[in-house]
Amino acid sequence: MSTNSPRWETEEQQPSGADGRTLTSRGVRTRGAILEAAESVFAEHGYHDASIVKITEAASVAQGTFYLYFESKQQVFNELVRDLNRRVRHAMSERAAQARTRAERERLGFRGYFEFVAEHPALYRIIRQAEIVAPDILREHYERISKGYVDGLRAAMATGEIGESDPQVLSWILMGIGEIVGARWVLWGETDTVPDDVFENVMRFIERGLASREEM
Amino acid sequence: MSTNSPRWETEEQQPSGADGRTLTSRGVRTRGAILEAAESVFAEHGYHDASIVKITEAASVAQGTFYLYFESKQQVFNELVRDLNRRVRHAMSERAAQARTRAERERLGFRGYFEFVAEHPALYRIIRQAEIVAPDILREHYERISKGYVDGLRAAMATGEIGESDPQVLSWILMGIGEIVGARWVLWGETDTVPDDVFENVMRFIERGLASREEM
Amino acid sequence: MSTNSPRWETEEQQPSGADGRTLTSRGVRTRGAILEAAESVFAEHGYHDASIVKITEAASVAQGTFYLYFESKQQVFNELVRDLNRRVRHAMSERAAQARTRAERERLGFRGYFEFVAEHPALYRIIRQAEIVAPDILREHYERISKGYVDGLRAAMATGEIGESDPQVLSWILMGIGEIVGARWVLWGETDTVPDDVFENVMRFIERGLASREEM
Amino acid sequence: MSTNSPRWETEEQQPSGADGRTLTSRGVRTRGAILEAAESVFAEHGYHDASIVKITEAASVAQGTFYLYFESKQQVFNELVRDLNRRVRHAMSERAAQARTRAERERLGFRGYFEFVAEHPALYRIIRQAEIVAPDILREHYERISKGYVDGLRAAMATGEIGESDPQVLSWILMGIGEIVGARWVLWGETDTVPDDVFENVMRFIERGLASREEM
DNA sequence: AATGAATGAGAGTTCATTCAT
DNA sequence: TATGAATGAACTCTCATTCAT
Repeated sequence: MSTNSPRWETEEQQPSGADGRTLTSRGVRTRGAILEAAESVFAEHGYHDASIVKITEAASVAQGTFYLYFESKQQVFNELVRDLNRRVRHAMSERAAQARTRAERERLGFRGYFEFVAEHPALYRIIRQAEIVAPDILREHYERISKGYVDGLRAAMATGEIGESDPQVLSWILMGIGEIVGARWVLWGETDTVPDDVFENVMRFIERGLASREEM
Repeated sequence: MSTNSPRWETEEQQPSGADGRTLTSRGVRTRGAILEAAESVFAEHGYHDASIVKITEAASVAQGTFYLYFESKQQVFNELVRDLNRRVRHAMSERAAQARTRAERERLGFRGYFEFVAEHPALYRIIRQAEIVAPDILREHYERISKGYVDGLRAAMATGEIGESDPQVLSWILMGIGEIVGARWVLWGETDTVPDDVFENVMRFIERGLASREEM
Repeated sequence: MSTNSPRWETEEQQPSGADGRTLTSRGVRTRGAILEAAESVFAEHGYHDASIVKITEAASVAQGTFYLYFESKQQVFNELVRDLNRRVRHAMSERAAQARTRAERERLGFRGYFEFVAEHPALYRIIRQAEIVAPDILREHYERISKGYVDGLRAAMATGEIGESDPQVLSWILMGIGEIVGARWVLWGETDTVPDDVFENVMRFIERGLASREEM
Repeated sequence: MSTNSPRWETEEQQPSGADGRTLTSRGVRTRGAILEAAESVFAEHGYHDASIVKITEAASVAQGTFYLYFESKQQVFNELVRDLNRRVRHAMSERAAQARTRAERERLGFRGYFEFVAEHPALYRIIRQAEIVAPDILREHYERISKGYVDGLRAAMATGEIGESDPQVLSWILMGIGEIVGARWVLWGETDTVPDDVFENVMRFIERGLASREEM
């Protein structure tokens, strides 16, 4: 079984101004500074209390500058969620690519996920606000991660490594587990990563849950 | 094994005015009307777009009246989340109490949960905003539900019905699954409940995941 | 010929809040203060430089109070133009009603018009901005005054007092004359009314212009 | 009586940079492009909504370039009004120059005026904003046209072709008529010129109004 | 001569909260 | 107990203008 093709990976995009124009290098830098500032301000204060003033102050630019690069507060939020989605999928793929077996792959994917959340707690806090602020973008986010799981699960079912089951449902289960465990032990916990024993418990649960009947 | 004691059930509270004074029956009625109005307005518009004007209009009282019963918008939100927590635990307990076996208990608890979400989608949408708006209340919410699971899981481990594992971790896994499946199939789906086949897939996954090694 | 029925007269309206609710006497007073302030601020600074801050400061109320009584800056402007229209027609009708002959009627109508402009120069300056800011309301304004003239002209043609001509065209001519003379001698001039000799020149021109051929 | 000397005609000016420096031919071209763009943008959006961005985009130059040729938005507006004034007087003179009699001269002047408005409705809309935006320039505009009329009227009075009257007052009356008729039938009407019957009605009114007593 | 990124004051508007009645 | 007018700070966003390149 081929285990080294990235499962959640995706394409890149190229930054432009609020009106779609291409940017000079100075512009790219400024845009990046605003995006970074927005990331941390959204994470700290939440969407609504993250004012343009706070964001531009954090980016050390004037208020008006914000609107040279983004159409609105909403748009920069959407972009951040999409960005987060790309990065988290990249983190998972990169880790999973090192796996030698199917089971290892799942483990490494989750590890990658938890590491990402641990490294970008701020950024990850953002997504939990999207339900109200940008529901479409949020579903897009879940769908994309789900798709990465579905592809892997389907392949593993084909080889009999895991039991037959609806891969769609399984993919959402896995996301649900990842999300709440990430929230509980990384975002809210005092630890800066998921403790090993917790991780082992989680993975054991998942492996049993996925197991084919014969294995049981 | 005793299966009929409610696992998630909890205590009630007694309404009072914003300054803690006890209420006349008229006051109790007004307070209730505002709370109800707040529930639907928060659910429809989200915390920030739910203005006091909208709430008081929906409750058919003057703006000032709101502050006779609640200290702030934040406080009424907190109260709603706590209320929601009580109700969802009640729904789960009530269902689970009908179970005859441990496994059935899990199934019925989940059924109860999904039914509650299905019946109060509006209300349930509220909780997903609490992460930022009232993080402490949100964790309290999760901890309470978690505790209900932990008690049951511990008992089941003692009798060997399920494998040994950290019940804390398992409880969060179960919550994570419940939440995302509820969101995906009830809140965002067109169906007004979790479809049977999805439910079966979920429960099979959970039962295997929880199984004791000997069973496998 | 009946000359004592008001030709430009019209109906009154009853003030209400921005959301249509009826007002207490305190509310009526506040609303009036804002309207009055808006009138003078619009007149002095023009629509665009008349900020809500300036208006509310002039009315000695807080900024938010403005929005209790008016939906927007645009709406209060529209209301002022409509109000102006009602008042100017009232002023003309009132004067014209004292006339004993057709010719006197024209004279008195114009007098009334010039007096009104002289007494409310501020208010009258407003209308000249409406072309861009509220074109529909402006046309409504002209149409209503025009109608007042047309009725009178048609009656005078029927009795042969003035020559046959398209009353629509004549009414616009009369408005054009009134407007520019009012602007030139009252708004921009140092005099606070149209000087007698100018008035006589204007009226002579109009009377000849309207005269029936036989008279010539 | 001499009828062929242009009555409203005037002098030209020579374009220069914002700081008064003389321009290269490239500069002259750029300046012209901006002026032209400003004309159409002001006409379409009105003074305040005509942003420098819109103007420079329409002229296909960078924002900064605007300030190489004009000191401010206000200044370019002033220049446009003055330009419009020159052009409308030119149009009237050109037409009037073809007249053989005094009466024809009036008719042709008006025709020229209406044709100009019809051909440049956009441009003419600009002037109606000047009342607030550039009152001095507007009065200058009126004074100059008035002067053209006064000269002609005085000459006609001298020869007895029209009755004795204050030529200043008459000139303003004529402007008032021209302006409102132009607005009503060209700017707001669906027709793209003043209809013949309207024109005839207007001219008949004017001719009677101007007539000397003996003629009547 | 031309660019376009950057500025920052100020715009209209909203809304949680207070308080006189 | 209930009202609703009033507040004013804070919000998002615009735009004339400047200036380093």
